Amino acid sequence: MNSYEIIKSKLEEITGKDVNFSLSQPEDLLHGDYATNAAFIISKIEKTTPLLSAENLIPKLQESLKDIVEKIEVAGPGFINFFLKDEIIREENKKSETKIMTKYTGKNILVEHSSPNLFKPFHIGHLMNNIVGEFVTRATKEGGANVTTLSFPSDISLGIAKAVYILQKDGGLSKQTFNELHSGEFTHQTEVINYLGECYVRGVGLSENNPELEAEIKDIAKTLYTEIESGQLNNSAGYQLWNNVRHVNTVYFEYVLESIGSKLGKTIFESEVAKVGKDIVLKNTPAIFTEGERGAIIYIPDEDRKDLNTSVFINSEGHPTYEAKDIGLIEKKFTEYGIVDESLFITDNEQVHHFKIVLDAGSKLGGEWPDRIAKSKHIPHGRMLFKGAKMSSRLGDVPLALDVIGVVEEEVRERAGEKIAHLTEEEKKKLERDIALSALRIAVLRSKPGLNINFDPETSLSFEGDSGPYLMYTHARCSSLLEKGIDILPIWSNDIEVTNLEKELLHFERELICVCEELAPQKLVTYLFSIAQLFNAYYASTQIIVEGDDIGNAHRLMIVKRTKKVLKKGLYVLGIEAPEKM
RNA sequence: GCUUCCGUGGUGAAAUGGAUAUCAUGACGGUCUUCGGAACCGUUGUUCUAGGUUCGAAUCCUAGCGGAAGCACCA
Repeated sequence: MNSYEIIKSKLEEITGKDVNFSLSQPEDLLHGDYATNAAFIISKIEKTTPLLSAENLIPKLQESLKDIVEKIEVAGPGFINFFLKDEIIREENKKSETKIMTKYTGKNILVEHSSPNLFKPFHIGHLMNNIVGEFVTRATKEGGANVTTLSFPSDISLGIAKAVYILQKDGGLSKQTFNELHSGEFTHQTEVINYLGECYVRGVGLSENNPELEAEIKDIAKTLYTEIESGQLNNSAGYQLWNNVRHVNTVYFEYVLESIGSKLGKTIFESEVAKVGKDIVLKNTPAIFTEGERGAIIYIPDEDRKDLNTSVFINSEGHPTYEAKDIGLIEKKFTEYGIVDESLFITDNEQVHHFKIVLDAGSKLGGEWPDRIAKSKHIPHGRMLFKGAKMSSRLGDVPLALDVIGVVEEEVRERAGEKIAHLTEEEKKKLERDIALSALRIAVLRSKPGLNINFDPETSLSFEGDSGPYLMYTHARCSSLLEKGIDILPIWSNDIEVTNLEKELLHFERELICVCEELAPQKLVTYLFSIAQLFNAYYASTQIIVEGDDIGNAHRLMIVKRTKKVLKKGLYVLGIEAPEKM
């Protein structure tokens, strides 16, 4: 048991089970290492004042905690502050190696994120999604879960049929181009990807008041759905084109993921679940779904669910919409991935409404469905909005992920200049990429997921103060010190006064548990900044390695070592590389 | 119109109902013959409005104002 658990259990013992107090780390170190509000709650039950209750508690607490606590004080309106003994703080920093236990420990978790549209380039929204998704993946893994990651690429829809139509009209891409792309020669890659994206946009913009055109597009959609659903591919021209584009973009998608340091385990294509979803909906019509206008199959939520609205699951053409496909996706997730304890899926917050409807409809399907829905959890993230002139002028309306990273890399290059001149070209490139990604990741993960974030490169992307590079730099600084003291064996000494840095380091494991369970990256970011700040302040005021001071050197290097470890682990969970040098 | 989410210094953010609301940036002023200045120290400045609940409210409730998103055959 660590000090937190000991204090907590003693408090429970003394106050009784029905007192639901909190025990937390005070914001100000002057208020001790832990603080509790127990006196407020007791005073309410006993009808006295918080101060009196607190003073009653203190002698009992002092007696039972005398081994670990230096002093216990009443403060402010009735808080009880605990100040740990120096040797206890040190002892806990020393043995803080163990793996953390969380509610995810031993659980099988599915994490779905970074789902691309296979007919559109990977843009800024996908990047944002990947940053959050990668965090959720690493946080649940860190929390002890057995995590399967997967993406759910969109590859079949009316919009895609429109894109295919445009492509056909343009004469498609030459066979040679596809062959080159298949064989991994990416000379035309950007061009081709941009062209395909352009086709999609042109398709969406097609005139709606042209019945002939509409019929033609519906026909393409029908052919695609039919060939895919039946599994009997006639290999129509449309299908071949569709399949080629799909393949090219899949390769591109994997390439982008790799370049941002992410990887996904499995893929479920939208086209794979279309029929599954459709069949489930049809099987439950008219019990749960009903027939709407023009023969569409719709879902009408209960009257008291004012936040939901009627929506179409199968359209009048007989094709499943996104809603039905998501039902199919849930079916697949829970039948093909063994035992699933929780299924997390990460999307843009525009889809909050959509998933509420899908989950509500799903919960009524009977059998295993209510259980599946209870285990399904939608994690929405916000949008990245641009403010600065710099980004919008260079990137246009919907910036591509790689272009955004490119712009940030340029900033890094400008900034880094001669500092990294000694590195080889390859090392430089990797470092520039890592620094750029760290800046972007911190810009996203410092806020609560779900809110839109304003992305102004002039400020959000600063490389000073609260920023990714600042954390990386601090880590590199630790490495460099340990390198300098390579001949010294770091070891704790009890004769040196405990620093504020050590007091803060003490809370890392508890903080990490909280971050993993609540999937709250902003808490980890805030914590890491406080560690980096305390460390840099310590570094500025204290010489770490002093000629002739063996015990002091060993002790101070131990503090450096622990700091480095905390930074490295924290950065890892956020998806950021911690370099030895930068 | 209905529904949902949001409103914190000039800017971007943090804060299980808890103490004097935290951090960065900006601006201004400092630190350096020291192990990495992408650093450190100081000054400046904040909870949309009006009620309510509470020992205690940025947080919960009500009303208003402001912003964003969603609302039947797109994903």
